[in-house]
Amino acid sequence: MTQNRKQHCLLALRERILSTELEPGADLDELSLCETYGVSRTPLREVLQRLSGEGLIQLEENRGAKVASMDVRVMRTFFQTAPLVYANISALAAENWTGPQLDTLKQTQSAFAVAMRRGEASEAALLNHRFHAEIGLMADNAYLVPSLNRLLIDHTRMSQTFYRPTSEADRDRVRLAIEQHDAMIAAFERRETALSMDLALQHWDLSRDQLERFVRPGPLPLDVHSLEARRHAV
Amino acid sequence: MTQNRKQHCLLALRERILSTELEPGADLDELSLCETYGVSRTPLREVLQRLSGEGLIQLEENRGAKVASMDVRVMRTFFQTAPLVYANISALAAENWTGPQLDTLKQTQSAFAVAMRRGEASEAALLNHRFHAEIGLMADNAYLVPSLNRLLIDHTRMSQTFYRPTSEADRDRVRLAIEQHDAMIAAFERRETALSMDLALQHWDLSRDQLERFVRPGPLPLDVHSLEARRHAV
DNA sequence: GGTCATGTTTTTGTATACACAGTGTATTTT
DNA sequence: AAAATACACTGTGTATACAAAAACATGACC
Repeated sequence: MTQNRKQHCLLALRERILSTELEPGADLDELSLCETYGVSRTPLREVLQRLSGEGLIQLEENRGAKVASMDVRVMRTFFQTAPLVYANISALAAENWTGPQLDTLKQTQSAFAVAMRRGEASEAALLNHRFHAEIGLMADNAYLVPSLNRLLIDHTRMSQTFYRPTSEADRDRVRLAIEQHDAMIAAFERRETALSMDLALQHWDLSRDQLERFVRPGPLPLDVHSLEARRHAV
Repeated sequence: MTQNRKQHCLLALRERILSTELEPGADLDELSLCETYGVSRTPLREVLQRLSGEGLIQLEENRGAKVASMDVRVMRTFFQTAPLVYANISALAAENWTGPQLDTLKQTQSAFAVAMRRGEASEAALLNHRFHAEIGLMADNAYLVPSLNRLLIDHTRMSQTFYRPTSEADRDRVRLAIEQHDAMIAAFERRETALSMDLALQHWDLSRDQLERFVRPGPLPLDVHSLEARRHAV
């Protein structure tokens, strides 16, 4: 039980960071976190060390911890790197998955679909994260998986809005994402390496369009008509 | 100074693991490490957490730490993954290096060449490690660099014998490795992305031949002649 | 009014004591 | 003699007290 508190603290902080409830760059105070999770500073600090190792937070000497930032400079490298890693991980997953892993993946996928139908946005985002992290486990490549996990951290944080679709077009995109997940599972099941790779890239394309809208949001809704109206008003 | 002891402990353990002075799979005892480095258990455990995050050691609940193992199953993925990551990191380094980084790289390279000439094998191995880690920094890609670092850990541990050449052919290979480093520096300097990628792959080819000899050592020196001799003796 | 110095408060880093889990061994019981 | 249980020992996990560093506020001086 005493061990569970530390574990719970780790999992909870991970979720809070991934859901951007704890925003990028936010300062983390050791004492208040200790109170929140009912652990003393020693185990809490070990949790922070671990989160730092995963790239979720940044530790600075004598200056405490803060949630890993997401500056624009790094985002460039995100878009540059993601397709390479996603495609290769997907291919490796098709080659190396084991039975239990595929079952787990299917479960995660249906939980994800359910959360999406119910409009539970942050739950859906976390389950999508888990879906792709599980593909990482299936890939079974100790060298490449750390990169995947780094990418997923920022991917999940950026795509928070994706799972809160407002327009019908947005809803279509979410439906497509779910279909793509199903297609990937089917490709894995048949060990179709090349197809798995291709599907990963398609999935990425969909995601990228959405993410770029997040990074570089569209213009304010001031269209030609309203501009005309303003000119006449002046 | 008190802070330095922890830092020193971290660096020392890293080196001891990379040089395989601490062999893969070796158990690490907290108390004896505390004595060795003159730190108490709290900071030592933070060091261990960090090393675990870097993939140098593995922590198990209630069962302490052991040096990350290097089983044959994982080695397969090593050879599968290394060229992909090395080539891309090299290309990114050529694109993104900054002045100070290139200077540091040149310094490391000359230190490496000196160590090699003097026959300081483990020093050379560590400097080679640093050389490639610095290329990682130049690549400036927070997502891909963790993969590079994981690869470098096992690469350095496997190539310990490489820097202790016994035959003239081995010495030639080492000389070639040093020349390849110089060529890479030159390519970076001119921002020749494609060439940098190509040189990284050439460097990998050289390394791979050497490493495969480590993983799958040649047959024992029992050739046809000695076999014949044995037959006649019986 | 702004800047620098100094004392106070807050926060982080370290040591140590204690609690708990896992392992091995010895003694008892069958 | 073999098996089982209790006990001691070793080593890990946690809490807390103390030391050190950074941040902050107050006041003096230019």
